[in-house]
Amino acid sequence: MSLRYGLLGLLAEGPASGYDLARRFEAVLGAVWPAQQPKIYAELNRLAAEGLIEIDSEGPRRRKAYRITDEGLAAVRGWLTSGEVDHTLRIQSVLRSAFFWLMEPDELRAHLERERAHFAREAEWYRQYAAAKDRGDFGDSPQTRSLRVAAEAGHRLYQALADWADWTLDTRE
Amino acid sequence: MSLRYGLLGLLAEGPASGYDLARRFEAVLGAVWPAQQPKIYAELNRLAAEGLIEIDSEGPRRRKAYRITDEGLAAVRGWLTSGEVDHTLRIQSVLRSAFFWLMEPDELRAHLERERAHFAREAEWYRQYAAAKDRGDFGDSPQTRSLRVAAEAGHRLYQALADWADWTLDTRE
DNA sequence: GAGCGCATGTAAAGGGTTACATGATTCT
DNA sequence: AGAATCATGTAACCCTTTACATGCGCTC
Repeated sequence: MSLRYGLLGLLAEGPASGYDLARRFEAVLGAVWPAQQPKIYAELNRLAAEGLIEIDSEGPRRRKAYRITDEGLAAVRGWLTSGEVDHTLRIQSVLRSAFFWLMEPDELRAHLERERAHFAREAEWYRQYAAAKDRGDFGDSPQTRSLRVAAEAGHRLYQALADWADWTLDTRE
Repeated sequence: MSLRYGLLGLLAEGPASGYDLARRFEAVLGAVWPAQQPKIYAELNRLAAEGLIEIDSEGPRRRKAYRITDEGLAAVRGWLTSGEVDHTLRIQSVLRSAFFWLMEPDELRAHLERERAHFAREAEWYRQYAAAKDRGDFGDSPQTRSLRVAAEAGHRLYQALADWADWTLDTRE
């Protein structure tokens, strides 16, 4: 159900096509909420059928840009305020860690080093993004301020995971 | 595919029934990898059909305890070492944050305070678990040492999320 | 006119959740 | 005797991913 509101939320910033939304989802939210194109197109059709969005304009190559309706805006707002937050996490790296005892020490060290490098790279990406925002590179709209908050989460989460990998390497001396 | 290896990993510690595994999954890994009973029973049947596990004993109330086979052990090990790590995250709380600009300031503050409290509670749970392990409450097997590592991840992740909520509250003065 | 990127989808399969069903055993 | 807990599952649904199909428009 979250993709639905993610799309409505992005459309609240202004009209966009499925293709636009797919790329923005990937770029901005891909790390915390993956969304494939087929799912997006299907969901847009459902949202249009329910009147939460409507066609704003049609362009070349069958392009359809959607606009959010008042009903749609009310729906996202309702989700944000009254909706239950789903706190489910699903992190394969952590699941794996419960079974580290099955790995050879050498393989484990190599694995942890790859993991640390990956998480550090992601953390750095979000740090850069946050720094660019703080420099004013993206202007200062309410929307970009919210993305700054999301980027802070990305930075902190990946940094925590990188530090965790490091800590784990250290504790196996 | 991860549930499969999670079950094999737990069975590598010793025989257990579906019911046992469901509770252990919930207790130990529930926060980083949720698993419902129906899925577990279905997967166990599939694993048994493929010869990765076999029935160890049958008990009262149709209870079937499974034992991992050599093939099964090789399968988990293969997954741990040669398997690709899926780094997908899916965190609704962070997704929501991209749309904070759609919320009323009062509602947002209330929301963030609930979130912070929730994350802090989880972080504390993992901190306690880690402390108990470090005191030696769970002995010192390789298995419990790995769980200690997983708990450290839980602690760090939830702490990062709690700090993030706090930071967000602060930055909106 | 060849190739790339834009743009929208369909089909099929996989993975996961929820609700419900069923019965046995133990506890009070 | 009644309630709680143990124990396993089925059915239906929902969500997500992967692979594939199709065609338009722009650029070299």
